[in-house]
Order: sequence, then structure tokens, then C-alpha cells
Amino acid sequence: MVTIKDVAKLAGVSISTVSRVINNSKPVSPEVRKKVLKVIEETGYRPNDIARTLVTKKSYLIGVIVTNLANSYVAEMVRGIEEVGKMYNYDILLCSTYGDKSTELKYIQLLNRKQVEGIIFISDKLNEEVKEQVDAFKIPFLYLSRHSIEEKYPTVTIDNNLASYEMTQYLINLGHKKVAYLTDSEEPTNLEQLKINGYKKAIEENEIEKELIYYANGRKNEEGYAAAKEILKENEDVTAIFCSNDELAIGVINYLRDKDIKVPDEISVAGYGDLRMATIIRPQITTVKEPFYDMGAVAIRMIIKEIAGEKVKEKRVNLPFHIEKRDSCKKIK
Amino acid sequence: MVTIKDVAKLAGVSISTVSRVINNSKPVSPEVRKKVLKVIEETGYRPNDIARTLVTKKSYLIGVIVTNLANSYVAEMVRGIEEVGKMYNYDILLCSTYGDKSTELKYIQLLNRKQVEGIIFISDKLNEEVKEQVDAFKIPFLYLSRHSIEEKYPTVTIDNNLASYEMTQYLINLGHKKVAYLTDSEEPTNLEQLKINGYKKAIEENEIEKELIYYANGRKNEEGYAAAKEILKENEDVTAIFCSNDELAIGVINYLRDKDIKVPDEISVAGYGDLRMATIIRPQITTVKEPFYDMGAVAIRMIIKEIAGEKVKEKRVNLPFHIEKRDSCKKIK
DNA sequence: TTGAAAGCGTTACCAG
DNA sequence: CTGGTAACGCTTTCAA
Repeated sequence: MVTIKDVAKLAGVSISTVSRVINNSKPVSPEVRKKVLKVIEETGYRPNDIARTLVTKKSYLIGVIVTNLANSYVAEMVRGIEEVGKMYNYDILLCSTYGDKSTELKYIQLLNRKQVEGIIFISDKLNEEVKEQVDAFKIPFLYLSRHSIEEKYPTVTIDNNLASYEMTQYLINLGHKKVAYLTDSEEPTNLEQLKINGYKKAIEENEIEKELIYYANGRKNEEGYAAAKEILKENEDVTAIFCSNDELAIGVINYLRDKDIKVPDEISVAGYGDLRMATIIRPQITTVKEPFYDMGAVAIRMIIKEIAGEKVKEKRVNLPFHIEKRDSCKKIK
Repeated sequence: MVTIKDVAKLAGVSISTVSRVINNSKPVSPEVRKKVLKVIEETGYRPNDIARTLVTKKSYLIGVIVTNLANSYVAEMVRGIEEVGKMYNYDILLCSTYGDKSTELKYIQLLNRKQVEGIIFISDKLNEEVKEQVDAFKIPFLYLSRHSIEEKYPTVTIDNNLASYEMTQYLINLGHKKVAYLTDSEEPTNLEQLKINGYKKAIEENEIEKELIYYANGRKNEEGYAAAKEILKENEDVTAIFCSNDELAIGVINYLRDKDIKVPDEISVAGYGDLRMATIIRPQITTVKEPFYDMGAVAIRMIIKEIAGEKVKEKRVNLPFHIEKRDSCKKIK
């Protein structure tokens, strides 16, 4: 590999001068600059960022720890992070933990050693030990999650309470009187609780006789399928089911389809998230659009700002959401 | 940040000794080792991998260049790459190009400067300029693609010709006499041509009167939808449509559904790829399972071997595929 | 078993 | 505007 030294020698100048031309850090006479550039061109010299980092202390690396890239919303966030990171010359080091705590801890250490300048952590929950590690490793840290809220660290989300409220409202405006809400677990996360509250608020405001809250045993479509069965058994006359995420909604729709119950003619089903699948499946799902890509994009902007020393005043950023009205919900006849 | 120097001073030993204990590279007396370890523990010292890389020339970094992480199969490959990479202490630096050539070139340069030890390139095609860049930058390079074949570089795929042949055979064995093949473009890639050939071979061997090859204008479900319309218009009596990828198949199924043609009762539809969606949608899609995760896993193993200096004898690795028999295809009555 | 010192490829400061 | 040199944090001879 050709180094700055080689270039200096070939160009007959000092390494300081070469450094100046590649960094444009100090004035260099036009002739010298040209000569140096020519040598660089000929030799194909490329500065070694590792050496540079060692002296400047800037690695231009951000660690991104995710649970699982197989979740399309995670991939979307990473896409946003990576794409805008690159705009600021930052690269990302990707680590998947599959939710394992010791792996999370291990990767934080790893990123520490690799000298990343910040960490974005995407996961459903934030373990106490992880927090400790992260605090000890004094670099900007940002937490991204669809499912839980963490006051301690900067984050970017949507107003989930409002989104849930608005979707419920939308369903009610469509004429539905029996609107069920299907959440993903009997022990809702703090964020899920917000959504439940949004639903309840709409139900109360419209003086719908009672709220119908059901609990699935997870967030996958299989669990949505099983939950739908449950709901229908107990409430033959529900006309709308609002699911706390799209996969659950797909499961519900699949169940109804197997039982020959037409969606949306007989029952409307709404989702949450707006995964790609929501538009591919038929009927296309009416859902709350969470701007995952943008969440990643904004997140990295925040962390880069923080790295740059700018005081970020808002730790908690709320992005706009949207009720995507598609085919799985319709006016009651 | 605490450095090796600090540890040495606090422990009252030389930095050489500290280096020896953290690397277990040379014998160190038990007492000294213990003392050093204690200081490390107390100070929370973590070796700086950047400095280490500078001297050892080993960055333990692999660059992964992808077109778009939003394609779930790409995310799967990346998952495989990352997970087994970690087993060998390698980290990945992720770059998305969105298919832009100049971006690809830029990222190769970037990875060069960041001192990655190898590059895995996931994309539909490999540009000549990219090849040049990559050759100039003399590190192991591996190409992963669902859609094209590149003899020059190591890769890992499945036997696409055989897979296509077997799926067609399966359809014929189900009793179908009019089996159409839907490819994604009028100008098939070399890999797609292999699949077309596999289809043709099965048609010929079974003395089916004629092959029915249709061309979609892309690989998305919308294009599958449009193509299905075309197929039905020209061939009312097809009973099976084998699509060159799952998204196309979903489009076809959606079209048939809108036209009230029952899948699989009236027409069987097969896919290729086995994306997650293939099992989520109803009917679940009969498809060729391409082991994307494993392709990534094997790819990084190969590249790490090459980095280690082991001569990889097989440049082209074929992984097993599988015909996933699900609900979208059935015996003809 | 230990320490001193050179060196990895840069940047940044200080002279000139 | 240019060159010399220390320093970044570490590994790796070489001697002791």
C-alpha cells in the first residue's frame, strides 16, 4: 500500500505538504499542489482513515445495534440511519442482538473498542445493565423503539396516543359501534398502554357502550389469527377490529378469510405501522403509518448534532403520522 | 479515555507487559498478570482497536455494499453475513447504493480508506467500472446476486436451472398441461435465462405441446398483476403460472382474486425465492426456497477464509434449494 | 519474564 | 507557504 510518505517522496515535498493538499487544511502553492495531486493520481494513493482517526479522534463511525434486521421496520430505520449518516460522512457498524442481553452488552463493548462516536439502539426494550454500560461509555446514545418508551435517552417516535385515538375515531365515524382493540400482550408496554388509552378515549368520547380490548400472545400474524378466533367467539357482532400492529391485522384478516367472513364488508380491520406487506396483501390494510425510515433519518441527525457538540434541546422528537385509509375498513351499512 | 499507558503506570509495569496480558501473547508471571488485570478492572480500560489495527493491519472489518436493504432478501443475506462474521470477530460496515453506479464507486473507495479486509457486494448487476475499482483495491471480493451471474468473482447461489426445472416438473406432475412461465423482463439476465431453460427443459421432456413464456415489466407485484391480465387474455386455459419471483406471484394472485378466479382451484400459481410474504399471504405460496440467510453466511465464511490466506478452491458455491409445497398450487381435477 | 524503543500512517504544531 | 517532528495508542522486535 502506498502511504503519504511515498507520495511525499515521489513529489519531492514533505509529508506535511501532502497532508495539506489532501485535507485542504492550509494554503499550498498551485504548482506544488498540482505536483502532489499528480503523484496521488499516478500511485492511486488513498489516505488511511485508521491512522487519521488515531490522531484526530474522529472515527466517523456510528454503531447501530438492532434486535433483528428481519423485521422490515428495523431495516427501514437502518436505511434511514445509513442514508443520512452518509450525507455527514458517517458510516455505520451494524450489530444484531436477537434480543439477547449478553449479546447487547458484548456489542456495546465492541463498539466502544472500535471507537464509534455514537450508538443508536433499536429494540423493544432497554435493559438496566445495558443502560449502565452505555452510561459508562460516555458517547451519545439514542434509543429507537416501536414498543416502549424510555425517558432517559433521546428518541424519535410519533404521538402514539393520538394516532390510536384518531384511528379509533375514524372507525367510529365510519359507523362502527362495536370496535375492538387487539393489543399484543396481556402486559402492555408503556407505549402500548398509550395506544390503548387513545382507543379508550375515542370510545368514551363517542359514548360507545363499552370498550373491547383483546390480548394476543405476541405480535405475529399467527397470533393475530388465534386472537381473531377468540374475539369472534366472544363477540359475534364486532364490526371493526383495530390491531396494534399490521402483522396482527394480517393474521386477523387471514382468519376471517378462512371463516368466509368478508373484509371489509362484514368486518373492518385496521392495522398499525404500515409495513410493506400492508399494501401487498388484499385487501390492502388501513393502518397508521409510522415513518420508520424518517425515524432513522432524524435519529442519526440528532446524534450527529450531539457529537458535534450542539446541544440538542428536544430529547424526544415526535414525527407526524398518518392514517392510511385503504381497503380493509369501510362504512358500515 | 484511559490508555494502555495509564494502565501500565498504575500497575507499575511497562506497556509491553500490559499488552501481553490483554493479548495473552507472551508469558507473564501470575502476580503481574493479576495486578494488571486489577488495574484494568478498576479503570475500565478497553483497548483501542483503531490503534491496534494501525500496527497489526487487521481491521476485522468487512464492507457490505447492498442495493437496498428494503428488499427482504437483501436484509436476510446481510443477517447471515453479520451473524457469522461476528463469530469470527468480524464487523460489518454497511453501505446502500440504491443501484447508483457512482455511489457504488464512491463506497468502494470509502471502504478502501476505512481499511476493510474484504467486500461483499450484493446487487443485481456488476458494472465494469466497479470491477476495475475493486480489482485495483486488492482485497477479497465476493459477489452475491439473485439475478445475475458473474464468473469472475466468488459467489454463492443455488442451482437455478435445476430449481426451475424441478418446480415446472412438480407442476406438470400435478396434472397441469398449460404451464406458463412469467419472467421479469423481456431481456432476461443470464441467471434468469438459466431458469427459463430449466422451465423449457421440463416442458420438452414431458412433451407438453408448447411453452408459454411471458414477460413482466419488472419484479414487483404491480407488474405481476399487469402480466397476469396479459396472460389470461391470451391464454384462457392456462392452469398454472410459475413466476420468476414471489412478488410477481403475489401480483398474479391478486389479479386472479380480483377477477374471482380461485387460486389454486382454478389456477395454480408458483413463486420463486420464498420471501417472508410467501407464507403470510393467503393462499400461502408454493415456491422455490432460496436460502438467503445461508447464502450470506456461507459468503462471509468464504471471504474470511480468503482473508486468512487459505486458498478457496471453489469460487462458485451452490447451496441446496427446496421446493416449498404450499397452498397456491394443487392437483388439477 | 520483563522493559525499551521502533514503528504503524496520519495530523498538527512550531519554526522558518 | 513549507518542512520537521511530536504525538495518537498500540504491537512487536530486541536485549536484558
